[in-house]
Amino acid sequence: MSKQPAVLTLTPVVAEACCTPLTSAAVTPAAAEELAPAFKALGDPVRLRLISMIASAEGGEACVCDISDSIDLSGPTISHHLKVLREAGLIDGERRGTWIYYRVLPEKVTALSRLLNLATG
Amino acid sequence: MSKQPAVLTLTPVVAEACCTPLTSAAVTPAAAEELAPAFKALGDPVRLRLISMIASAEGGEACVCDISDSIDLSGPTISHHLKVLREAGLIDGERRGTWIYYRVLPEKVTALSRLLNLATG
DNA sequence: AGTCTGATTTGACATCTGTCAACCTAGAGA
DNA sequence: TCTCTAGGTTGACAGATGTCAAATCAGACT
Repeated sequence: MSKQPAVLTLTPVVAEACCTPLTSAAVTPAAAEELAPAFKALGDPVRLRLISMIASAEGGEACVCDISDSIDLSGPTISHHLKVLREAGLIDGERRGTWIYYRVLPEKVTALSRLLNLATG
Repeated sequence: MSKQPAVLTLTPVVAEACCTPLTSAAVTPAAAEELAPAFKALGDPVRLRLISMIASAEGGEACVCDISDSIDLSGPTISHHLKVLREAGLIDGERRGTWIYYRVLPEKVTALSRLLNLATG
């Protein structure tokens, strides 16, 4: 698709193009490809609650057993959502004895936050 | 699901549960339901580039014609992604003459950013 | 060994999503 | 009016996603 509303049709200078060239791509395609999955992982109400519960839990970590108690979904479903968050680099899990504890990985979260602040100016 | 790692077996009080009750739900189910769609909208590389281009454009707004030039996708597809961002409350479009200009709605973006900062502590 | 419990994996299903071709709508201009 | 262009809408399709039941895995305890 072109712009330039027929520059030079009969009139010499038909004024400006419709907008700026957008050359200053703040987010490169590569960066978008890397960060979008993390936003996508947060794009589910259940996962948003999960990461919130983990972050706000005492000691910054929570075990699956209590998460399961607080969310009315089947075990496999919760496990699936935790996996999505894990593969997005947002949380990490560690087994200690009988239970598995999850905690938030702040690096990825702050990376997302920085990108949002960039969009607000 | 119960906890109680059998600390002090044979003793009457079986000591602590496996973790904290998670009563301090930082993000309510209702809030999660409201904000998740916005994260979901950002969870696509194309849309991440779109909102970045709009935010970084001169004057904080960009018309579709230049966006189309910068992204190698069909017109309908770009229109679809802009609609998703619009319905998520992240951007807004306004027609001025021939072209339609989009700009970022900072309220929603900052709301997301606040939630992320909450997760990092 | 055997068993019990916490958590993940697998398989299946309905629903949702990204993409494009074809068509439609809204202004601008002659 | 008629035409041209910028965008959006519709319809269709392959692929991804959320959910659960059933099976499996990993420790702890006997």
